[in-house]
Amino acid sequence: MSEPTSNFIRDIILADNESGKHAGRVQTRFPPEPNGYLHVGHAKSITINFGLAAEFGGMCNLRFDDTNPAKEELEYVESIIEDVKWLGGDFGDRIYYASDYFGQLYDWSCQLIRDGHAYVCDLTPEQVRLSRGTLTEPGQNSPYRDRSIEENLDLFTRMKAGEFPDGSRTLRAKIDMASANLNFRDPVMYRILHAEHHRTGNEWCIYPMYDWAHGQSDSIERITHSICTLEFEDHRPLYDWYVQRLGIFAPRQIEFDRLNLTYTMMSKRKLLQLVQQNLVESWDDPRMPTISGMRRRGYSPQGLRNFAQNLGVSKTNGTTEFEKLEFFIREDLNKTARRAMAVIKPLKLIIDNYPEGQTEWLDACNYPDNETDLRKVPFTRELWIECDDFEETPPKGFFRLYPGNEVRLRWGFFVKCVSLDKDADGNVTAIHCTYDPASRGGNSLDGRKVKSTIHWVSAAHAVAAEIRLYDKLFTKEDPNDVPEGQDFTANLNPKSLVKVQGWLEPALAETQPGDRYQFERLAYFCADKSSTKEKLVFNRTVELRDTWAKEKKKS
RNA sequence: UCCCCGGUCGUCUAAUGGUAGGACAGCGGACUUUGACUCCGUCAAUCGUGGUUCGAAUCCAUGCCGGGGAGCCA
Repeated sequence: MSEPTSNFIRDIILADNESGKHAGRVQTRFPPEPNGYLHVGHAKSITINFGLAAEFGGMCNLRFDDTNPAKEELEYVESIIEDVKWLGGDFGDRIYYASDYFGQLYDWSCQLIRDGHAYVCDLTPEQVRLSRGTLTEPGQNSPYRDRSIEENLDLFTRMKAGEFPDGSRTLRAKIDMASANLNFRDPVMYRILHAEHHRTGNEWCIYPMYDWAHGQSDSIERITHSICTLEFEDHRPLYDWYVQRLGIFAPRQIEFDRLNLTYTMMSKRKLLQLVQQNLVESWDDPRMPTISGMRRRGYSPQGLRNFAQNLGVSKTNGTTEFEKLEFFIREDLNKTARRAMAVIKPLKLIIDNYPEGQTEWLDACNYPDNETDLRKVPFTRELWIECDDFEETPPKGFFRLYPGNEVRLRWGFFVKCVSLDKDADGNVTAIHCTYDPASRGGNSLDGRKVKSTIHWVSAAHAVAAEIRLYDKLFTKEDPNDVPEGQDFTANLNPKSLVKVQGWLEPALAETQPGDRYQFERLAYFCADKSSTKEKLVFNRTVELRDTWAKEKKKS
């Protein structure tokens, strides 16, 4: 497992503990908006927030940033809770919602109005945009900026009471329309939205904006370190401004770089588009970069955590190679997944000198380097082997099966290829071998060696299964790199899912959804949630490293 | 054009004024009843220019490059 590497956020906490700022208390939070499923980028945030809390003996809350009823749904809340739990985030019973604080937020708004720091503005959205100025020019004060406190209080009360239509008025903070930081140009605190909220129902028709809700929520929960992504850097001064005007507990916002992965798209809006346009099956389609998709595909929580841990934390905008994710998934699965044999591109192998009708049950190890945990595999005269393990005319360096060559059948016998059956077009339809009965279990009596061991399944005992071979969802490192006028869907990989029928050793018939295996010499697989005893379905999680395939590619 | 942030091996990341290190990827080898795993070796970086200093990836200045910012989204 990888050591957590030093990073600037840990340094800040260390320094705070040193100075006694919070008496050594560390409280973080993971604050998703329930407007989509969590993705691997969130896994990084979860690892940082829960990890730091755990490391310093603190706690991390799960808090839903549910301030926009138009986009948020209960389904997302439920999936997020499940995903955070699955990843190992320990939030105990600390599930909070920004909507829990709507009442407090409202009271604090009145306080800011009374202190002359906020006002009700009657400008339309369009007028607000026009008067905000530009990146280089200052904005203009709203004509409603200098209303009396009494009028503001009255109007705001009536906004809350539902007297005004959507978009007709806002509550804005009175700061500085000329600020170079656009967030200071009298930001909107409340907008009128006659929409049903998934938790508060129709209790509210005014909803707080992110900037007004987030820092205050942090403060209420006495968050010491409020860790978010880089795009909120410009918001920090506003975050601090609200907390200071209110005179409440002041958390510190710290920004880090969000995760970018090659061949992956992390925008929730675009992931939603994939789902809605049926370009993938669902949010948990195994090709999706969502936590639920990765879970369904067979990624393990530990593997994901190790990956996130190894990522490090910084403020550099970069893109991590997808191969790194795959490395940590393989690394964990190698330690935890049971081994089994399966053939996904079958080729018939007939052992001419093996008695017809005979079956031997051979011992096979379930895990490498463990000779006590065994299962039985049936061996018969006719087997399925992998197509790629045979070549009629072997390329240089090929030491699997070819005419005249002897290989080992894993856990079985040595077999030597003696002849081939071909169809009218000259395609090989079956391979004939002879076997050495003395090599039972996989070792010759006379000490002769073979260069290759291949996997196999007894044809008479083989269990059929649907095998879903997944590849990258996008063909380009940057899925958003498209010609003018096209969108990222142009880069969708048409071969991201290939379904084939495979043959499994009979022990696999009992597989339950979610079970992970390494089908030896092929890849890691995970039984899909739809898999049943009647119809087994396996998802390819991640392929094994294949130096032979790489070698072949070179020539 | 204005504000904020950032630039270290191909990629990600350490070094907090004192030997530029690790991981992934690549390459080579050893081992192997998985061409897997493991192990060993190897390639490879401080954006440019000035300055401060005995000494600079680190501090200062400046230039260049990249990211973010003008939602009643988060």
